[in-house]
Amino acid sequence: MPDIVAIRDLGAHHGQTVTVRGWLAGRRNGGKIVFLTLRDGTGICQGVVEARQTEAFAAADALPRESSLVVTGTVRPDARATGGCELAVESLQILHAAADFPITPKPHGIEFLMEHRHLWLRSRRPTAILRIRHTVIQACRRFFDDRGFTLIDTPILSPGAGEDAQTLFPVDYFGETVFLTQTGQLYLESACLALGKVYCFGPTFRAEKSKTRRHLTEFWMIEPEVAFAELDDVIALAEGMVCACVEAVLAKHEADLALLGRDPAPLRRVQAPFPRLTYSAAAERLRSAETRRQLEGELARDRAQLQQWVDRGVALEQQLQQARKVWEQDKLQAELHVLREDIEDLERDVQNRPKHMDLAAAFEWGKDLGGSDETILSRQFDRPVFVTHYPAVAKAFYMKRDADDPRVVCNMDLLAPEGYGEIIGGSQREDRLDALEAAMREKGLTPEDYNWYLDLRRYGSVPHGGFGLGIERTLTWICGLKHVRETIPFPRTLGRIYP
RNA sequence: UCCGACGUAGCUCAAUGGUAGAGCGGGUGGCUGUUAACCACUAGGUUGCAGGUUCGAGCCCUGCCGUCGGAGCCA
Repeated sequence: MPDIVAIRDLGAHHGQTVTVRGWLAGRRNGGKIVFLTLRDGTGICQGVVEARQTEAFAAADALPRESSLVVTGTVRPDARATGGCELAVESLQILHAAADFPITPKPHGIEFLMEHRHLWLRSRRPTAILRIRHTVIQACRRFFDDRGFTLIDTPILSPGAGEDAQTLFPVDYFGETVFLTQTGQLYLESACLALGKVYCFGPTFRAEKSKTRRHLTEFWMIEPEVAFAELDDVIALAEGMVCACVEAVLAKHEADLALLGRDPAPLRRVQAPFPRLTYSAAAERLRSAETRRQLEGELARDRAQLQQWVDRGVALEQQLQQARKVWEQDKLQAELHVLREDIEDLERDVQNRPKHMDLAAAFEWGKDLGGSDETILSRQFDRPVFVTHYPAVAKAFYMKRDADDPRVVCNMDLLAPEGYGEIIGGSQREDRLDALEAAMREKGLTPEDYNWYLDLRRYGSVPHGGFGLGIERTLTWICGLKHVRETIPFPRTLGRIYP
């Protein structure tokens, strides 16, 4: 019995007879030769079955795509095969002959793909993204593990809090209404006073009725919490973690990023220290004439780009009419499809821009930064940027008031570059009992409802803080995607819970 | 919640208010170096649903359903 070899490792077995187990990703028939595209989860390779291998040839000849199979053959180098080597098949065992596989090599619409997400996962693009997802999660966890953090699993069911019940999913808990968690933070704070440095990683749920490319109703968040830490410590931690993630992806996923069409150059610039500015400085910046000039310049450039794309579209349509070969038409049609989408996006963007410019120019101190404001700011830097010290009125009750300026809190948001926006939100926590109770009352909350949380300020309170990083938004940025839904195996969005 | 676009064969899309079509996928046959293979033949439709206008509706109007996107809000 020949060795079972992963496709990824085939290159190390030249001249040997090996067995590959996997699925049929594609097939091309000649009269007396069949080319099989095999995938096994580690890679893709080409199998060649010649007619003189009578039994194998008969099995391969009309095998439907996505059938599962075991093939044995000789590995040989061949420049014509993707990956540089191929398997000369000697025997082929069909484990299961598939029925018509719904996802074909031709382009599909997003609705169809989402409806078949359980099968779409087998395609190259989803597997590339999911592999990168694994690396990002692993890099985060390794980062914390290497620094003496303890993983704490916080509860998913949380008692009915007064805050923002509208954006939470209610669950019937033996007759009582409870909610799916929105953050592990309050529980994590307790654990941090027990173990010093802790983190949690789990799903969180938001019932916001948002149908945009940045929203999921179920997403994953990694949240560290550190005792004896102040805002600067929290910022340094976030900076280190983001750098570690990006570094790990660059080191392991050159091919995956290329498959996704992600330019790695902007990722290589992700080096500490990240620029920092205070909320007040950000507000100044948004209102400044310099920003206005810059935005007008960008707008003019984008309008020119838009015109260029429209022209390109016209040229493509002409080429399409002249194209004879099916594959030429396919290629042109695919390019045209992408181009039309890009044009639509940019058109909308260009249309919204004057409004966003006015919003920025009229930005009032005290408001939270809007999505468009974040985009404007993040585009002014070539790496992630921290915005700190937001007005207390715009932020959560648990954030610590700044000693020098009681109007603001010791918090930070990290904005990803290239217009991707917020991926991290964090703060130093209010560690004084009276200040915390006062902040709750200001927000219309009842301190008695948070009695156990307030205990943390009654028994050995210390300065502490932490943050939460949204895994899917971070991945959207790192992978250079347009939509967050591709970064999670089975996305839950407004209006979709299948499959 | 509001605004917009879309809904035609399994899929991706065509079709001045006038006989519903192509490519892919499926089936059959052919081809020993294919790379989203190619060539020939073939099956496949209550045009999302319900009304309305019209001699005539896939196309126009109204309502509903569904999908996608945007705004607000958010990680």
